[in-house]
Amino acid sequence: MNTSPEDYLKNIYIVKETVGKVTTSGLAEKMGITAPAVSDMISKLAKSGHIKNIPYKGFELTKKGEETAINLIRKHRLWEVFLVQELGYEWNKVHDEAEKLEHSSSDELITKLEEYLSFPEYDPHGHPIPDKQGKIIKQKVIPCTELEVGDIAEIREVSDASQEVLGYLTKVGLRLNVKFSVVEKINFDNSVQIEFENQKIFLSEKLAKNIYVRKSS
Amino acid sequence: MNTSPEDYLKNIYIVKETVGKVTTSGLAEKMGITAPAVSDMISKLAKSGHIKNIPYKGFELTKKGEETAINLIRKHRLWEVFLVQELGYEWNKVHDEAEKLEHSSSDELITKLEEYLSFPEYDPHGHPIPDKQGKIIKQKVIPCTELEVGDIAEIREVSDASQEVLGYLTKVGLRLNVKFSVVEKINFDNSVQIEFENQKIFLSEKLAKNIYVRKSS
DNA sequence: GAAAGAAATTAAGCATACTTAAACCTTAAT
DNA sequence: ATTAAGGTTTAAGTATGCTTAATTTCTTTC
Repeated sequence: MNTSPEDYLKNIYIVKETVGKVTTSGLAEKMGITAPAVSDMISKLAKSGHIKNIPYKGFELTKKGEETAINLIRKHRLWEVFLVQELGYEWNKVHDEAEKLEHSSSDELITKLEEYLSFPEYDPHGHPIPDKQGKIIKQKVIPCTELEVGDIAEIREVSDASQEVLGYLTKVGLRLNVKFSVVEKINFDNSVQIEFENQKIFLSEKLAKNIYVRKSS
Repeated sequence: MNTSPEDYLKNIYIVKETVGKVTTSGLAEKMGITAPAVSDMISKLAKSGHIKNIPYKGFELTKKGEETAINLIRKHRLWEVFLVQELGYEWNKVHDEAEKLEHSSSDELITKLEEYLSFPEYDPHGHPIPDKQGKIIKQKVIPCTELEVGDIAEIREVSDASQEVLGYLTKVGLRLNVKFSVVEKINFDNSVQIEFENQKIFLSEKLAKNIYVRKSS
């Protein structure tokens, strides 16, 4: 399954956002390809002015590269909204579908789709949708793992990459905007126990890392 | 711009429908590529069982190939309906957009889209939409060029390939379901003059060939 | 500050959908 | 029936996004 140059830019942007640092091997793992493939594409994208690259030292998106990345993210998220809101998809099934559609839709189509959907601000996983000019309003959120016992928090965002995580959240009743309190925290394995709607739930580290919240008190 | 194997199947199906006969060079021209490229892909598709091929003699779709072709056409036409009906596209702008989307949507997505659109029977150009089982109800239509003076006919289908043709039709007020009569026929250049809604219009051969009608008396 | 280990890059090669140029059938005309 | 013309296929080579293997560079450790 061949990836497009655009896809690299998008993933660089996202890894930078979520992990903080982008490396050749990190990107390779995220994209399910090998490091040399990444290295190769990085230098191509450097030539075309989308990336600033210093071999062996690191790379980052240029303004141009970031614009392309954000435009693709915009397409992805708007399609996700359409799939969930209009076609009735479950939130854990839309990622892959949107991944394909984003590459097959013109800017004009997306403009029309955005209007059709009444200019949604967030995608089904709580991620903000960049506007036509590439402006994106980032929420201030922290992963569940950073909460302390007694904290009360509200779910604002969930990572959309893993179907299993999303499926599990749905199963136990966790959705966006759910408010919960931290009952227990086990530093040993970084898991947390939370309470919401009169039930207690264990979140493993893997799960907790994918849930982003805003403390509400 | 690389074409997928599926696209060949679709184009074979369509050329067979509209022209009657499919040749290597004919397909190449339709697809905007060279004959060797077609020849090459034909033998690959023969190996995979989508096409029955006798070198130098001709080729045709197998049942399997036809199913794939029809499924792609189904996707194309449903997307066209969506673009026109929901997003407000003009009918002469949807072909290229649908051409891309059709390759990026799963069968499941199309099933949901079809329901969302309330199971439309025709696309914006009057082409029938195959159902999930690949069943397609072909209209009995004839090109305008086959009409005689005095005939009254109704527009049932227009070719969607040419933006210019569709744009022109819109400009002069011709749409699907418009009823008209043939005022004059010039056998010399195969053009016809028609009358509808109290105006007279000349249709060149090129135009007339792309308008399919049903005689109504 | 030298050596070992880790990470990144370069090299060589593969698959695929193309291209142009050459070779090959088929057919139609005399 | 032979040949010329035309369409079809094969051959050779290109671009692109990958792979594994080899090499280079960086970083960490002592």
